[in-house]
Amino acid sequence: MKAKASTSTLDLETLPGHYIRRLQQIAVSVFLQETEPHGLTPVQYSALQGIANSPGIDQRTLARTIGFDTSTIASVIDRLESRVLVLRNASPTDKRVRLLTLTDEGREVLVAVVPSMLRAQVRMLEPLPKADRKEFMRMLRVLVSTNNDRSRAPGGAPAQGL
Amino acid sequence: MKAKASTSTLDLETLPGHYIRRLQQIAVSVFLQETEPHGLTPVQYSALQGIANSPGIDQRTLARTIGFDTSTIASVIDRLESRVLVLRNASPTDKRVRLLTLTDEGREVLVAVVPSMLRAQVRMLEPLPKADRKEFMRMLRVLVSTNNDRSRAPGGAPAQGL
DNA sequence: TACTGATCGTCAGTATACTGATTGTTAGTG
DNA sequence: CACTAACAATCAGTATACTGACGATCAGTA
Repeated sequence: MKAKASTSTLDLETLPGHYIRRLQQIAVSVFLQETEPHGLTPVQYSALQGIANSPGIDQRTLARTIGFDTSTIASVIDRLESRVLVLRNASPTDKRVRLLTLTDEGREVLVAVVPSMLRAQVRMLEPLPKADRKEFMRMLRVLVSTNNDRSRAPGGAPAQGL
Repeated sequence: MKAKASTSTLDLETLPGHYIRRLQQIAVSVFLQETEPHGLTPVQYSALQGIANSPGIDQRTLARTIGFDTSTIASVIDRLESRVLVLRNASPTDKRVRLLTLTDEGREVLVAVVPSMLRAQVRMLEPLPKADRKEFMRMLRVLVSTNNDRSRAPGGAPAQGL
């Protein structure tokens, strides 16, 4: 048979995956543009905010909370630690665990970056009319929460309402 | 002043960027699950399909067509070339340019992977009711096309209607 | 023809993400 | 107490993505 391999032309523009990838590229780019003076990536911001929301959180719980892979978060924390934004202390009760807290500088950077971060969030959805933005977010939430466990980093039950 | 650094708790669940990143993670994961026997990543599939749509395309045009960074596409093509799915030939008229075509095997892999790729696309949007899926795709298109030039890999004017 | 500017591909460096394996530690069981 | 399960963190390897720089080449022009 050999499938004749007719290799039909297939328009990538019809594929959700293509657009999702492009939108992620754009979202990161907009974030970096807006927050540029602070030198934080989206992922680093998420980590800082997650630690601020739950001081003393361990890496694993943080990873689950913000949807990171546990094998990725180590290097993210490494970079934040080397900039002295985050402290990584051994837990007194469990030698396996390392507890994360923000330094004073970490708190300052976080407070300073939030306004530009929020501007970036607005810009990402700006091309949509206002009513559509809510709808889009609602659908995003449905898609992510339903498929949560399909990626290696399931954004599981957060620590306390985060 | 010192901004008091009150580090307010800020729920990541309200941020579009957070959900976009999670959805991209999920989309990749679903794609890899469905197409697993073929050993292609989403990006590699896009490249194959792009070449199939415009045989003899050069790397730069391909990159623009499918929204890759030109500095990324080289390694993607490298991998496809080492699997003998793609040929990279010097252009006879311009020594700078390298023209891309599929091998027979590349065409076969592409034809073979398409059904599972399409299943993955369906699964990505499956949590939404049918009517919403169209709406979601429409909004995605608006967001991406409007912000197209905001990422380094603007999905510019494609070769021929791709 | 010699020069200039643009273009194509590539590379080095950095940052996410994932798979799968490993080390060290803890908790539960016989 | 010894043994085993599970768990936290890390690591090696691979694949996208981006920044900024580079060499080779081409096109237009003086």
